[in-house]
Amino acid sequence: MNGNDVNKAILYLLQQDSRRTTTQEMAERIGVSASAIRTRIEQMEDEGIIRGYYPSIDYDKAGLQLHLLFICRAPELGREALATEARTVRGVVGIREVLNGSANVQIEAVGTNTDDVARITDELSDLGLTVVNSKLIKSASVQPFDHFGEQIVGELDDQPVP
Amino acid sequence: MNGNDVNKAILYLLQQDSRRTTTQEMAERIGVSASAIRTRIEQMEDEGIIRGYYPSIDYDKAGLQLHLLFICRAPELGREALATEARTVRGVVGIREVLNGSANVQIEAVGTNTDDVARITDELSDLGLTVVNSKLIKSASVQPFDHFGEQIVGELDDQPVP
DNA sequence: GCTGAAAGCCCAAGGTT
DNA sequence: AACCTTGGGCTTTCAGC
Repeated sequence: MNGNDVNKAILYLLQQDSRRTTTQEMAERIGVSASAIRTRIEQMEDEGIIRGYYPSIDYDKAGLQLHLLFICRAPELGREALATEARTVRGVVGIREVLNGSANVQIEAVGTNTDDVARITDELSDLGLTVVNSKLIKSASVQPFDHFGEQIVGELDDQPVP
Repeated sequence: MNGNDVNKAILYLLQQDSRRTTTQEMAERIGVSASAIRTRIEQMEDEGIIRGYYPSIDYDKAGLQLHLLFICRAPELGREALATEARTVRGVVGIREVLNGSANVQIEAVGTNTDDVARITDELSDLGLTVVNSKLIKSASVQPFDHFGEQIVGELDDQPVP
């Protein structure tokens, strides 16, 4: 098993529960020491592979019943900057830059009432984004990419303890 | 400050770094004891407000250079079930059910080569989803909804220590 | 990769509104 | 009754070697 496999296995385990999975737990399941795990995690954080750790929040249950998708068009020039600025709009929870098609930016946002919707639309327009369409999201889930190191961890779990 | 405010402040702090922010740290910044924080986090987990904790991964840097958005149509009846089943397709990292419009499901997926793309398209079709369109995603970021309890934590930080 | 000091977590009992 | 705090025992992390 090479280092890359260890990294994949770490990512796999972190995706199960990034808050409570301890380095020690990972060490036991992957078959290296806990400090090795720590070092590798730091490396991946430094390289930008791991960008941070977030709770997955059910916005509806948290009192933000309005979940919206704004389909937008941004000028080719400066699109990237726009996407970055859109992050600062209160309520925005996701941004995707799409390559082909004229609707090249998708903004996902949450709010409590129609005033929020109006405000977000206005602020996006002010930034220079043309809101082509907006849709209500019924449910959304971020699915961890569990297949990263599944087989690696799996194999190890199947091995008898020496 | 009521309990709901404490919860919002907790969510705010968890969104900064859900892996390393300790209950004690939160306790100090919010102004209650660490065990109170723990209890409230457990409550929110039980109620489903907090669904889990995930690392944000830069798929490109992690070696998954293909990031795709599949715009799909699902029959009204059984759409929810389809969305759930789509989670099991290898490479799928996000699912959104959209309310209005005929393209009522968006699937976000990652892969390494065109074979992956073909496979994912096939598997989605097999499930009963009609892939209306697919787009390349240039960049995507999940933006924590930082405005949850920002002002609450902020106010407290400004207060002089008694 | 290991080890000791420091910090965090959990639990149970007790206090306050 | 619900909620919070305190204190003790155990586990985890971190930094230097």
